[in-house]
Amino acid sequence: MPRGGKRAGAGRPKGTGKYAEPTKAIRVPVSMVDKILEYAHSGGFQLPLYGGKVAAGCPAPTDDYIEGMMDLSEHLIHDPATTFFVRVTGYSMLNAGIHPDDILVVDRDLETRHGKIVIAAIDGELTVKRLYKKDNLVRLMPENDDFDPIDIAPQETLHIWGVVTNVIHAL
Amino acid sequence: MPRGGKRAGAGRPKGTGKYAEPTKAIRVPVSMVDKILEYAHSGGFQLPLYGGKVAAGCPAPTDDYIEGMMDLSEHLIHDPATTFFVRVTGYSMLNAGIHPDDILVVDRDLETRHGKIVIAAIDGELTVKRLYKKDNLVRLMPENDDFDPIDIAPQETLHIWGVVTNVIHAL
DNA sequence: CATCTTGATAAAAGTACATTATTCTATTTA
DNA sequence: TAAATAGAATAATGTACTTTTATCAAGATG
Repeated sequence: MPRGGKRAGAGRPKGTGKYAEPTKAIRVPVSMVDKILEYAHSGGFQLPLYGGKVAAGCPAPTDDYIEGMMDLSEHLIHDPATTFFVRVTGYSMLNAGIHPDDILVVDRDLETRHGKIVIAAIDGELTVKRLYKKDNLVRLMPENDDFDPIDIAPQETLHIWGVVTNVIHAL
Repeated sequence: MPRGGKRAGAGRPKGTGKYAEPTKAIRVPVSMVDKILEYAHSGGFQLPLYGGKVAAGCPAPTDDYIEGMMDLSEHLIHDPATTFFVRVTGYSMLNAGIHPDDILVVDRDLETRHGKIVIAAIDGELTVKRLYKKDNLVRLMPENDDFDPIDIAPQETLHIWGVVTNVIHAL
């Protein structure tokens, strides 16, 4: 004689799977399977972001004071197609908080306006400087008194690769 | 009568798919399908990293001078399980290049040694300071002359959340 | 003889299905 | 009557199968 039977709540409950939600089969490149599973399992590299306030004496990070979850790539990269990284060499932008070996996040589709920090190709070198563009004068301004501004003559073409949006500095 | 026929090179050529390589069907959470497809399609958020040298007069980023491809999350996050972010408030670490609203990448499994920059919970606030730990003295040192060191008395317990590994500064 | 058409072949992509895992309850057992 | 057990229900999972897409070459067309 039958046991169990049709009734509300019978069967394996929803959300008891690995991801606690329905899944879908998708096709991805073989070489990325492991990375993607890790990506999916860690919720898209979303990590907690904490603000200033926590309970007095709170010994370790807890969910209670999370400001939100954040994915670095998502936060820093507006458009992957127009973004690239540059490794800093030299000390010419030290006063702007840009140190040697820092990684710069650069977007080549942002408007290269006066006052923006830009990546320019000059004499076979990539250089990071603040762009000065006023009164028909174009200059690349270092932010370190040990360096001199670079004047761009009107007939010269200045090759600007993009505008720096973020500086990543290792401690 | 048959056309085409069995022969070397017949059929759809390998590598003509979206990813130019064999694929595999995997199962992922429905809510992440779009993000994962974007992730897979962009090659895992890998973007080009440029070093210092390029050809003179090179007007825009090209593959020729790429130092390598880099994924920010992969580069900055050693272990997702022990890493979190903190938004900076205040100016006490200005001389270490840490500004208000910067994002700090913090690892709570790194050893909290003398000289490291750490996140500590003091009086209900998260604070970033350089750890001084010598001769049985424990201090949290600001790097800004306008602020005073914080002495931790021997009987007090200092709640250190983790060690700062990177500073992300928006321009 | 050059071009177009059509069928054969094989990779790529999406999806349905069989399998596995988990929970619930009726029945059996002590 | 309480505990143990087996059967049924249903979600989760992985993969096999079907459908789609792309290319090649034999034959048809002009």
